[in-house]
Amino acid sequence: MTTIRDVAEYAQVSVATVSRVLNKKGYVQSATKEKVEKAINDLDYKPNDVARSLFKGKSKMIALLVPDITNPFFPELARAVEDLCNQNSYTFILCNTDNSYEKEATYLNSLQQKSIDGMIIVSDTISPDYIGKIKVPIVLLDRVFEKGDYSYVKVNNREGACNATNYLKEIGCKKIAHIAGPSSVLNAKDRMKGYIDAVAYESWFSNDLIITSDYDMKLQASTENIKALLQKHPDVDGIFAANDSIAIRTMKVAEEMKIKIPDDLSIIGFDGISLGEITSPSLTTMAQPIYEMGRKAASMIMDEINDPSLPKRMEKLEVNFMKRQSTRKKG
Amino acid sequence: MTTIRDVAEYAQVSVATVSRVLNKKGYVQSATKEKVEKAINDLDYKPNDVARSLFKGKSKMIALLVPDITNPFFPELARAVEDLCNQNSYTFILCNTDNSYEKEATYLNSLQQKSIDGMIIVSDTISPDYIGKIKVPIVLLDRVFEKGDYSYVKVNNREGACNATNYLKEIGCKKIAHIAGPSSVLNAKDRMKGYIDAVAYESWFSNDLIITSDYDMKLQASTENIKALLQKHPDVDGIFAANDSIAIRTMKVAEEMKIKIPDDLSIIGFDGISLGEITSPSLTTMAQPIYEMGRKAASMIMDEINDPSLPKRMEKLEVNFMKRQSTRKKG
DNA sequence: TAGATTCGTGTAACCCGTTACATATATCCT
DNA sequence: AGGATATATGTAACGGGTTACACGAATCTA
Repeated sequence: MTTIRDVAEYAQVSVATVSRVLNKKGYVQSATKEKVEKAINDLDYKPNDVARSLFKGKSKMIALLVPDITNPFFPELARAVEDLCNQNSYTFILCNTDNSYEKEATYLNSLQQKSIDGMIIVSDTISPDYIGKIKVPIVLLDRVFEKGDYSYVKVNNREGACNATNYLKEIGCKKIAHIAGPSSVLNAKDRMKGYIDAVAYESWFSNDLIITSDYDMKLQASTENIKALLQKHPDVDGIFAANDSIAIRTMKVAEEMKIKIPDDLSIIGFDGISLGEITSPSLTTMAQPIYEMGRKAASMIMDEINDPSLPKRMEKLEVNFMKRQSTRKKG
Repeated sequence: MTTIRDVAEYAQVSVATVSRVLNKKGYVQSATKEKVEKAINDLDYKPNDVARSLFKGKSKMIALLVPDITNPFFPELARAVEDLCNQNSYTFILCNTDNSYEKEATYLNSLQQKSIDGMIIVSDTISPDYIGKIKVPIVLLDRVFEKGDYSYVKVNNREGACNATNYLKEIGCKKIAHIAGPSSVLNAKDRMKGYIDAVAYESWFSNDLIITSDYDMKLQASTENIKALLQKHPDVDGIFAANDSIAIRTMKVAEEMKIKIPDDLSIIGFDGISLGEITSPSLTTMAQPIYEMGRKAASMIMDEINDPSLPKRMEKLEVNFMKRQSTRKKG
């Protein structure tokens, strides 16, 4: 490995001068500059970022912690963050936490030991206290705590859920069920509230129109619950699913039960993952601006890195209704 | 930040002794060890990995370069690599190259400047010459060059494709088309060869039963080609698609054309992405052991990092036939 | 018991950029 | 002309672990 000292020697100048040329900082005579640039070229010198990081205490690295990248919501988010990292010369680190407290704690420690510059965290398990101890800039994404002073990016889950449910009412659904996400997931609660906002005063509403499912598409455990719901309430003609994965699984179950979508049953999801476009029928959904959320979080982190005294920012983005084939107006 | 010198002072020993305790290396009296451990605890000392990396020239970081994490093939791969990184205390870096030569070159440079320990690369654009210049251990994944001495992990694309096509013949398909991947993608060529292996001597075979499409599911450009194929050859009753994304898109097109799957047309894909399970009908496919491929690549990289003198390893894994609903036996 | 080993610990150089500070010359201002 | 300022470059300390080497004490060997 060629070092800055090799370059200095080759160019017959001091290391300080080479450093000045490299960083375009301080005074360097143009003739000297050329000598140094020639040396850099001749020796194919690339500065060692680790040494740089050690001195600066910054690593030009940003980490994204998600529960599981194979969950179809996260690749687009990761892509957004990575794009911004790449554009701003940051290196992008990805961590799968499986919503495990231990894994999160391990990651948080090892990332700090690597002088990570900032972290974007999607987590239901992490506690505000724990986050408070971390000196590195943090932006919470999608799932946030109620209290505490943290930067975050999220969407208006409750209103979005309410609107989604109202849409089913508008197209003439007479009995609307809700398949909620796990109670441990923060945004799932808000979405359930939004559903209740929309149906609480309907004469047909009863609590057993709400069942709970897992957010993960692969787990087939809750398929039975969905089936039971549809059997118990054969007159349900609209379902608001807490996310697209659940909605897609529900479509599968309905199909097996010979329930026609959207003719017999309208289904609306939440998230706007690209999967929803390729199912048959394609999925009507309340889409989160996933890429934009990732972009914004990354951009906020970088702002905070550049100026740690910046006040925390809370960004609430709007969901977008996407009409597709899994819902249809009655009559 | 507490440093090793703070710990040394607090424990009344030298930094060397603290380092020995930390790394469990060299002689330390048990009483001294306890003193040091107490100091580490009292001061909540965490060693600085950057300083460590600088001295060692190793960073305990591994990078995965993929074209695009939002392509559904890659999240599972990334997850596998990340899992192994996590288990072995490596930090996982993810890079989206978009198959752009410039982006790849930029990543390769900046990763080396960060003393990355190893890279796993999925790329069609990268050249063997370029790779040859890199001193860091590299494992190529899924797409590999014909010549040169590189470690890689791939599947038997050609045989798998041939078997997939033969399966269509076995269930009674009388005319089988192939929707190939872009010619720039290395594995797409092999899969096309496999298809040809299976059909070259069939009386019905003609070159215009092969069309080319994009691997990416989102691009709708090639939808027209698929439609044209099905219109031109209404007697095609079997399609082998070069990957699952194409197969799923083909199912969509067929559905729009009122062609029933699998009754009128059997479709088989390649890859085994989890998406294929949730479509209606679900997709019969030649599944690659995606997680296993990622695992193996990660494990090979770590072996090479631990012993750079190790010979290159070429791993060819087997694809697995997954019978689902998009194919059906005739008659 | 002398000499060789093993054990235990410390000093200081090293990894490689960055930059504060020192020094020196050139340019500017009154 | 003489002090202030801008320009140009070098020296050496620094960031925080790691480890080669040195030294002393304890244990072993013959």
